[in-house]
Amino acid sequence: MNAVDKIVEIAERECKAQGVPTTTKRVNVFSLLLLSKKAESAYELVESYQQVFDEPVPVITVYRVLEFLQNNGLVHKLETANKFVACSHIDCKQEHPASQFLICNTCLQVKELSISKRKFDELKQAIEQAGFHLDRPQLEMNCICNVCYAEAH
Amino acid sequence: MNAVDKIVEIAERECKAQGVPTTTKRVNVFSLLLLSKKAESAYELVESYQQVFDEPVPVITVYRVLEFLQNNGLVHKLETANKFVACSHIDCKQEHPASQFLICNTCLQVKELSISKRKFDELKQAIEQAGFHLDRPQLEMNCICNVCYAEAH
DNA sequence: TATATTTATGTTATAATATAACATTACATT
DNA sequence: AATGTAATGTTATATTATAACATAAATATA
Repeated sequence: MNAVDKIVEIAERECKAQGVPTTTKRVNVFSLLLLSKKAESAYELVESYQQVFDEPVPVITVYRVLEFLQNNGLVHKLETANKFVACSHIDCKQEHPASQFLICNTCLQVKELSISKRKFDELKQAIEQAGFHLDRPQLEMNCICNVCYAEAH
Repeated sequence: MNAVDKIVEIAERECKAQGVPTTTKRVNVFSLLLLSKKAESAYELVESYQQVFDEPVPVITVYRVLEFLQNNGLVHKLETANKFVACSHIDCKQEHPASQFLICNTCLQVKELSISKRKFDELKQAIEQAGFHLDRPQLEMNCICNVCYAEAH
């Protein structure tokens, strides 16, 4: 069994345990994101869904599936890019209070780092001091990856 | 002279020193952002431009003006919100290697904090270690401000 | 001052991202 | 099987952003 199937299986088991249904559409969209080496837009997923599963899917369904996957911690939305990535920490036991995403502006490759509890608390405290409450903790850094950097220089 | 006019004057002086022209459109759009208590979309600026200056402006011009203002450090784009805010540090001598924006998801009020040189270097180093190069350093935090938080509870 | 050149702005059209409103289908429970 | 709920589909449209080309304004140079 390959890595993607393994993660899908873990995800399905998790969802089952939580009593939320994993339909074909949900599994398929999730698999597409797991297979992808880069962040994907909803419309790109519509295209690759057609390619890979030889079946059309309306974009509204993709958005709904993505929302479901986000709610269940399987997918993240990169708000600065308006694109989606599979979570990197699904088969991992550690606690992840928040993620830091390094996004390559050029090729859209994404690396998801974990923020330590300590860093997270620090961040949170600074925000509270400024009169705000952290809502959805997620750091997105606009970067260039080594490969694209080398190509550009 | 009010606070907005004072900042506009500083900005105009800066631009003049750099040899870049400050046209009426640029000054007007910038003033709208300075006057606003929240982040504004390009289309919202088109509307308020009409309201305040009694003159239509095409959205493409607003986008071009915003680009100009960003290039000259007068305006920031909040990538997570697709909205724009005036820079908070125009009349301020300190160095600002990067900004951290606290964005209220509810009312779109924004607080721009400075990231210290030390924190910035730390951040940068962690990114380099992960095989990326920081491109446009900007932290955006999805928050709820105290006012909206109180209203919701 | 007239002409050329560059820069800024305008017009029109359209791409890309996202959601609203309502209809239908599939599934679960009794 | 009848009913209710959750998932998905259809259609239309809102929102954000830019492309391609035209015109106007400012600046430079002869």
